[in-house]
Amino acid sequence: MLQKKIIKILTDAGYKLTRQRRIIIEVLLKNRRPLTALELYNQAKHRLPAISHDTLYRNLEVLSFLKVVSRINARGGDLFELEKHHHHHFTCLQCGEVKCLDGCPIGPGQLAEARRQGLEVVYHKFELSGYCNKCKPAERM
Amino acid sequence: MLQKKIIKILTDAGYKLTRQRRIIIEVLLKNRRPLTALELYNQAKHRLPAISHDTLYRNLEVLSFLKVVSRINARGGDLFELEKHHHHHFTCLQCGEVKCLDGCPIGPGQLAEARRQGLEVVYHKFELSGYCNKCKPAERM
DNA sequence: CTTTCTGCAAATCGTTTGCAATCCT
DNA sequence: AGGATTGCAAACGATTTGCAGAAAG
Repeated sequence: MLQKKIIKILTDAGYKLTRQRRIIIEVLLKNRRPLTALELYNQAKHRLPAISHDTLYRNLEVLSFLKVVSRINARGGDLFELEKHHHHHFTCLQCGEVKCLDGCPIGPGQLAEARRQGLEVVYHKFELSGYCNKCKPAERM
Repeated sequence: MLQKKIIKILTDAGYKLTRQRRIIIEVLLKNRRPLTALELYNQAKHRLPAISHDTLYRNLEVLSFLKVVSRINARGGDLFELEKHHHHHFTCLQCGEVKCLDGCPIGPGQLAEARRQGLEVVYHKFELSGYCNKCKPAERM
């Protein structure tokens, strides 16, 4: 998703385009991987020292609501990233690193049970965990 | 998973069987759906008024570590449930209700991309969201 | 101008910690 | 007995809130 498109989504929804919003979007665009709120904050602060945590959180909320940003619930704080292409993540149980997985292996077959229960699925998240290349040979437990 | 089996796992791992642990396990057994720590606390407190939050959290940690309990990272607090049969969940975006889905539609095909990246997958979570039967006809947004 | 948005500071929520007392085995 | 486990109280980190002033349309 390009910056222009994101800004259009924002303004079309009646939100104003503030300096801090522009910077938050730029930071998200530059980092195409899931980041913690703190990481985003630090990068944004670098560009606009006066920015505050609450502004960041408020805007991540707005951007999540508009489906521009996807929020990944994780232990120790949620992660945020631009909803560019739909994809999923792998978290290493040892070192905690989060890797993006290309593509989405979820098709109608995987949604059959929910449909059977009469549920209307509008979104799904598929999160893998295990051991990354680095941590695979290490001791476990 | 039966109570006996759970207790065996616990003691085999060198943990002691305390009153609070027994009660936490009983509460988990009675509620075969994901609960917040607070819900678990309230139910456990009903049986043992002196039980404390920290004891509950510490034991949920132990039980998660032993894979007896699965912990679901969620907005507003993690959810916990007995790892009975492996399955997944659906969350209604409108009313917040969490429903369990029978079975698991994830097979080797869905793990191919992670494997290709050399990742060793030991666990996965598949979370659906959308609108439940009750909320389907309602206004959205 | 009017409404939305920001920064501040303080509050809140879920969860964790240090410690002395208490409980299992 | 002796380490594991508890309850307490206090600390913690992530996130949210109320509010008055600042900025966008």
